[in-house]
Amino acid sequence: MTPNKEDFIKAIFELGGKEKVVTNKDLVRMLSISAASVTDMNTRLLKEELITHLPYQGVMLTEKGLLIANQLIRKHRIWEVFLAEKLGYDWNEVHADADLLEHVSSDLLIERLNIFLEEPTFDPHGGVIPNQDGTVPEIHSTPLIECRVGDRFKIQEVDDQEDFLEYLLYKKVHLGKEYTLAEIEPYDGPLTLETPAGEKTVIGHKAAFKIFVDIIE
Amino acid sequence: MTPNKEDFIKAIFELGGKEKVVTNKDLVRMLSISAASVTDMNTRLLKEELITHLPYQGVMLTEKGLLIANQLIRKHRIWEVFLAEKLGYDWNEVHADADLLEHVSSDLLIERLNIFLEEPTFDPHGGVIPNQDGTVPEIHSTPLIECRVGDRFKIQEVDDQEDFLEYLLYKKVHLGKEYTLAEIEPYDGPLTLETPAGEKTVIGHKAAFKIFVDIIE
DNA sequence: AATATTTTTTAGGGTAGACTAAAAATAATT
DNA sequence: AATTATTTTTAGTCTACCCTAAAAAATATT
Repeated sequence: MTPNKEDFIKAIFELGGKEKVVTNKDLVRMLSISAASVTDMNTRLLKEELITHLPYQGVMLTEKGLLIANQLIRKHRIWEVFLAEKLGYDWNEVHADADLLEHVSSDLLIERLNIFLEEPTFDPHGGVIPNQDGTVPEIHSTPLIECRVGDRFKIQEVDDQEDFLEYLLYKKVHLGKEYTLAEIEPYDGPLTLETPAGEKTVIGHKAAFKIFVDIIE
Repeated sequence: MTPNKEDFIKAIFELGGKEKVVTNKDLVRMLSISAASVTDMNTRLLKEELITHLPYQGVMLTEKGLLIANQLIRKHRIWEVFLAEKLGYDWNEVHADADLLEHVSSDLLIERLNIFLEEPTFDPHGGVIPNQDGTVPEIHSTPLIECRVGDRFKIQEVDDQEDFLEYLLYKKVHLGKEYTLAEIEPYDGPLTLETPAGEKTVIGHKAAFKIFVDIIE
C-alpha cells in the first residue's frame, strides 16, 4: 500500500463509495488528477480487489477496501486530535498535516498516540474516530437543515473543509455549543440560531447542510 | 525534495560527508541499494547542487546539502523525543518511526512540536538537536575509549543503532548515569565501570567507542 | 610491470504514478 | 432519430527510483 493508493481509497470513501458507485469524474475533481490517471489507478486497485468496477459507471469499495479506508480515517482523525489539543492548531489547520502523517503511521504508533490522547471518540470537527477493527461507533446526529423552528440542539459535527471551518470560526460556531433554531427564511433563505444568552447568529442555507446537530430532548 | 533524496543526503552526512568524501561503496552498504542506483542518485543530487562529486572517489555535501541534512536531523530527533517522552517508547524503538515522520513534517509542525516538548537540547540517546537555522550547538564529550582509569563521568551520548541500544538497556547504562572507570583490561580487553554505589558493569572494548561521556571536574 | 580484484559507471529495463491526445462509449439536445 | 456534448478508456510519454549485466577505471597482488 502506497500513499497515493491510500489517498485514492479514502477519496472513494468520502464520495460515498461504501454504498454507491463513485464516478471517475468525481474522483478527477476530488483528487485534481487527469481522467486517464483515474482509470489507471482503478485498474490497479481492481487487481488488488480493493474496489469493484462497472465500466463507464464507476467504482465501489469492497469489504477489504472499506477496512483500509476506515483505518486511514482512524489514523487521520487521531492525528487531528493531537494537532489540535496538544500542539494548539485551530480546527481549520489540522487537515493538511494529518493528511501527511496518516500515511507513515504504524499501527503501534497510532495505538500509543490514542492512549496518550486518552482514547478520544471525536476529532476536532466532530467526526467519529473508527475503531481499530474498522467498525465505526454509531452516533445520532441531524443535519441542521432538517431542524424545525424551536428545536434546541448542540453542535455535533461540521464538514471539514478548511474554508468552511474558517467561516465557522468567524461565526463563533464551535462543537458542543448550544442553540435554538429561531427562524428559517423561506425560499432557501438563511437560518437564525440563538444561544441561551440570546445572541443571534445567521447561517446561510447551504451551510446548514454541512452542520450536524444533536437535538436536545 | 522527496523522501528518498532526503534519506540519501542524511546517509551522506552520517558517513561524514560534511568534512570528507564519502564513497559509493559506503552508501551502497548504508542504504542497501545497488551501486548503479547510487551513481544514479548522485547525478540527480549533483544537478540540484546538494553535493559535489569527484568521479571514482565519492561525494561530499555542499552548504545547501548540509543545511538540508541538519534540518532533517532536527526533525528526526524532535520526533524521537516525542515518541520516547510522550508515547513511552524505549530508546531503541524510536528510530524507525522517527525515520518515517521526519519526511512529512512541515517546519510549522516541527516548531509547534518543539514548543510542546519544551525545546529539548538532546534526543533520547543524547544526540544534539540542530537549531532551526541548521547550526548545531557545541557539546563537549569524550569517547569512553579515551578515558583513563579513575576518571569520573556522566553518560552523555550513545550510538543509535537499535541492537546497541538494546544491549545498553540490558546493561542498565542510560543517559546521565554517573560512573568511575575502575579498570581497563590490556590487549583491547573490556572496561569495568563502577557506580557511586559500588555496582560494577563490564563493557566490551568495541562498545567503548560508541559511548560518549562528560568527564566531571 | 602485468594480472587480478574491486569499485564505479554506463547501458538498458522495470514499476508506480502522473500526463496529453485521440478513440470509444454514454448521455443530452435538438 | 440524429447530432452534439460529456465521460471514460486507450495509446503513448515522462520522471523518480530502483534493478542487472557489462564496460571502464582504480586499486591490489603477484
